[in-house]
Amino acid sequence: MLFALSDPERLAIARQLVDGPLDMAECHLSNPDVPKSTKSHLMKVLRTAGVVRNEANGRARRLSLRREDLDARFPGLLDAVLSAEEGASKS
Amino acid sequence: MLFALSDPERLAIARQLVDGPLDMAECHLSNPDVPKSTKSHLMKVLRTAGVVRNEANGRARRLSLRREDLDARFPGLLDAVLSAEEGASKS
DNA sequence: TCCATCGTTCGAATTATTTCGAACCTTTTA
DNA sequence: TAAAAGGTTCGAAATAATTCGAACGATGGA
Repeated sequence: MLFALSDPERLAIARQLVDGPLDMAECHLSNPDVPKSTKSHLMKVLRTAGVVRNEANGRARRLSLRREDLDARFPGLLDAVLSAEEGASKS
Repeated sequence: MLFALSDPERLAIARQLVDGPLDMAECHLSNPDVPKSTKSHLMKVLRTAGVVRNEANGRARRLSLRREDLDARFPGLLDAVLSAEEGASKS
């Protein structure tokens, strides 16, 4: 999970899902021109790590944060990560 | 920081430092046979990410968690990470 | 001073992640 | 039923991270 969220792009996706589920097409990457296969792969990493759920929704895909599961397994972690200073990467 | 702690070995090191500083030689890796250069590199990643401090101490090196700095920049994150279920990697 | 101890840094080899296009699948619309 | 929309999966190429040995630096003790 930490690994999945340690990538800025994936973290940004997780942040977008805080306020509720979004269809894949509604999740925006910092660079809007990345191929769909790349975007799909980013989602896969999040999904595999248990951060995100990905259910079919018509011909789209509905993404949602797995809050309950994550809070149960890593109490406080998700909140801390998501609320951390946005542009935090310096040291 | 998330990246630095997303490695089990590095996370384990951080955990060992929760109760106070330790000399490098007192930090134990899961495999005690890894070369010192590898161990040193693990420390470097933690240091670069701002997780750990590394001051000279005689001919040894004293490692310590940078709690205050981390808590200031990422409130709650360190606590959440460190208190997360120990063997947590399944999904 | 000489030498052993404790670590760091460097470079090369191995291994893991990321990225992309192409092929494919399912659902919706014409 | 054909075709478009929205995504996934696969494989190969490019990047990045890890690992290790060898060479180096500083400190402390004989």
